[in-house]
Order: sequence, then C-alpha cells, then structure tokens
Amino acid sequence: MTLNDDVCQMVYVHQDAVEQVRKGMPSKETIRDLSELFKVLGDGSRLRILFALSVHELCVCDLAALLDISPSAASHQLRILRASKIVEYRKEGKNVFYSLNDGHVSNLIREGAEHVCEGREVSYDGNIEPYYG
Amino acid sequence: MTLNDDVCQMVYVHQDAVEQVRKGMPSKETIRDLSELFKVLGDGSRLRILFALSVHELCVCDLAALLDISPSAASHQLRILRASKIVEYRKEGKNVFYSLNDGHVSNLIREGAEHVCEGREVSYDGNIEPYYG
DNA sequence: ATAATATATGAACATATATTCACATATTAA
DNA sequence: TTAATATGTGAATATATGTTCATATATTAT
Repeated sequence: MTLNDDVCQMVYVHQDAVEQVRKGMPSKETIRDLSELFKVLGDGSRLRILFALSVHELCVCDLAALLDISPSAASHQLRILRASKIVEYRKEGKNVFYSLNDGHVSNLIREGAEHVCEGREVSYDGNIEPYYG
Repeated sequence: MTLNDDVCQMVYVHQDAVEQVRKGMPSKETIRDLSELFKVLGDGSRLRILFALSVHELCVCDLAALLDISPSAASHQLRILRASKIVEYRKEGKNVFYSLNDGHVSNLIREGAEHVCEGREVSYDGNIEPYYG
C-alpha cells in the first residue's frame, strides 16, 4: 500500500516528512501496551489509589474509606492495577496489603502531575519518600 | 465524616498510615486534570499521532494516511489533542499542520514506552530530535 | 462446627468513547 | 463564479468502561 493513494493528492509535498516519521514509529505491540498503560492511569479512582500507595502500603478497606468508594469498587480497580503489574500485594490475616510494584509508574504520575499543575499550587507533597513493597 | 465508620472495624490498626497518606493526596483538580491527560494518551490512534508529531509536523491527511485511518477520524482525534493543549497547529493554504505543544508529553510517552518495552526490543528510535512547533 | 470480617467476583446497568457516514466549511485553482 | 481539495463537525452506532448489587471465598474468632 502506498501512502495517500486515494486521499491526498499533495502527498509529494510532505512525503519526505512522512517517510522520516514512518521509520521512527513504534511497533504495534509498543503502542498497544503503552495505550493500555495510559488507559489504566486515566481514571481518577485508580490514580488516587496509586498516589496513596506511593506513600504507604494500604489494605483494600483503608483505600475504600480513604477514597470514599465501596470496598467492591476498590477491589475491582485493584484487580485492574494488578493485571497491569502496577501494584503487588501481600496477605496478612484477613487483610490484603497493596503497594506499588516499582518506581516507573510513580515517576510517570509525578511527571504528569507537574505538567497539569504548571502555574498552580501543587497539594501533592512530592517530598514524601516513595513506598515500594 | 470519619474514616471506616461503617466499613472496616480494624481501622485503628492502619490509621497512622491512612492519615499520613491523606496529607499527601493531591487536590481534586489535580486528579481530574491528570486523569484526563492520561485518558487522552490512552488511545492507540492518538499515541501514534503523538509519536509521529514528535518527529515532524504533519498535516491531517498525511497523518490519516500514515496511520491508515480516515481523515475524519484523524481530525476528531486532533480535536481532542487540541482541546488538551497537547498539540498546536498552523494553517498553510489548504493544509493544517499539527505539531507538539511542548516537550512534557513527549517525555511522558518516552518514559512510558521505556516502561512497557523493558526486556523487549524498542522499535522507536528515541535518538531522533524531537520536533516542537 | 458457626459467626463475623475482609476481599474477590460476576452480572447488570449507565455512561463514555472511537469510528463511520454525511455534510459543512475553508482555501485554492480555473 | 464554479470546481476541487483539505479539514472540521454532528449524528448514529458499536464497543468499552466504571460502579453497584448480590453473592462467593478466605481467614479468624468463638
């Protein structure tokens, strides 16, 4: 298939740029995994869970109470975060304590927060030592 | 409202942790904006548009051809990216050229790509000089 | 054993989202 | 002007997603 075969007639104007871009494009797998990662981060409840866990490990019902959502809702979100390998957990009696898997996602969130908070007071205290399980 | 008032009875065990976490939680506005940012990044078509624009500015129909989507679909996604201030555009005759607004999002994507590509070959050549409009 | 508590799960519902299609707008050329 | 091209937009559809509810499982206490 050639580019712009039946869409744009002016392709020869931008063909060099398009070819340069084509070479730099990530694989389908990278796009798929990356969009899934951002999709997981693109939910307020999950983001708050991750901010919380970046400070201290917490059990499901503490998270539910902290975020003012039902334990069931928290569990559903934690399941998604587990499937994405973003959080890990340990069992202790009746409780299940969740924590961040590593610092990658924490960095992403902090960098994103800096972006959206530009020119605005940031209530998130980035000085707290990140917690990993 | 007190924490865990009718959900968990064992809250006193973890109350210190919960209180510590509460103080570090971002504001509602930060959570809302950040989740929206990640939501915008959580789509394969938009991610590919951003990867492409990080290499070179492109017009709508070049993007459509490159990504094998309709110009209409590309325009819809670009509208979302414009609304999020992630891309900007300049008009030149019948064409509208889009480019990245700044390096923040490019950094986010690169960092995310490194995360998902761990232990896998990365086809995206990060050495290409990023393009900003 | 039964009861109580913490967490997990499946179904159902409501909402959100991406794409397609048809059409509107804008710019240029003839 | 009209015709052609590039882009934008609104409606409609199909799919995806988050939450709630009911229920199941697991662990501890009695």
